[in-house]
Amino acid sequence: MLAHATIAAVSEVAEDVLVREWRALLARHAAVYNALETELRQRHCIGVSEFEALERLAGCEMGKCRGSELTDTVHLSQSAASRLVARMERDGLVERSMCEMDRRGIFVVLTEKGRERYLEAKPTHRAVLAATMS
Amino acid sequence: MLAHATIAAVSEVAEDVLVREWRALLARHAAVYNALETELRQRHCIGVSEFEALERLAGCEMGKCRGSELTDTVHLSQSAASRLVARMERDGLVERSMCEMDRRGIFVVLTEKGRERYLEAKPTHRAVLAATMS
DNA sequence: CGACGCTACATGCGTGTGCATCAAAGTCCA
DNA sequence: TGGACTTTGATGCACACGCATGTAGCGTCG
Repeated sequence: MLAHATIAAVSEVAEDVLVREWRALLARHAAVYNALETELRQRHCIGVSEFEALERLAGCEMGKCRGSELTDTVHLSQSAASRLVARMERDGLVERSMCEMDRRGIFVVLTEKGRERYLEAKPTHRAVLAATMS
Repeated sequence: MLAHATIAAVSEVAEDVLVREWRALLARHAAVYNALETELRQRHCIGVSEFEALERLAGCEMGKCRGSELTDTVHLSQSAASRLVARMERDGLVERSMCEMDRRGIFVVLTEKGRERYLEAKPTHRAVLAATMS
């Protein structure tokens, strides 16, 4: 009986630790994400997901990568990622080009404007991280 | 010159660490959040924010707390929190009652159905945390 | 070859979100 | 007391999201 009670107590403690960790993660995420979103939107007219996409593309050979790779990078559903690319194309930050090897897919290509926007936004991004990831 | 280069290098490294940490935080958040959202929605017809609100209310004296406290708990804007309460009221999980001490405000009160829903959902919530917060 | 299944991407739809704003009530100070 | 400022909560609006689905192209196996 004592053993059972002890095990139950240990489980409850472990559960409590997990819950606390999760709440801390939520709070931290919200703080950094909101600050990033605000600053990036205000200063550079892009959101967190746009920045992530730009950064991924800027790190790619030729500034191009497959749509599905972009979907994996931004933490969004496939449909949301598709619309993200559409918005960025509308704003002239990327272009969609056919992928010859796999005609189902597309290449998302960073434009010159997109690269400039990324380089402008990067210091803001880093500064917000430094300020909020204390 | 060497000192400057060294300082720059150190800064870049520190920046890189921050970026890696932020990406890890984003990935972790997305994984846990999506799993929680899916399971809670599927099994108990509530989302992550609804669960947070229920848990906060369940921990309150009399199962009631001020609207603004709830807004602070769920990581949402004030308007989103207001609509969250409206949805939960529509679903019979909470009720809004006038706050006599401060007639601008409201009390959000957990109903019996709301408390039951919370107790049903809690094991799911803990199980998902245990499974995904590895 | 041809049928089947799988993957990549786009899109209609309902819903949730933040921003801006509003009304009502509390607070503070001249 | 009275007027200015703050705080609380609700709501119109535009927009982004996920789910479900549709279309097209790839791959495989009989």
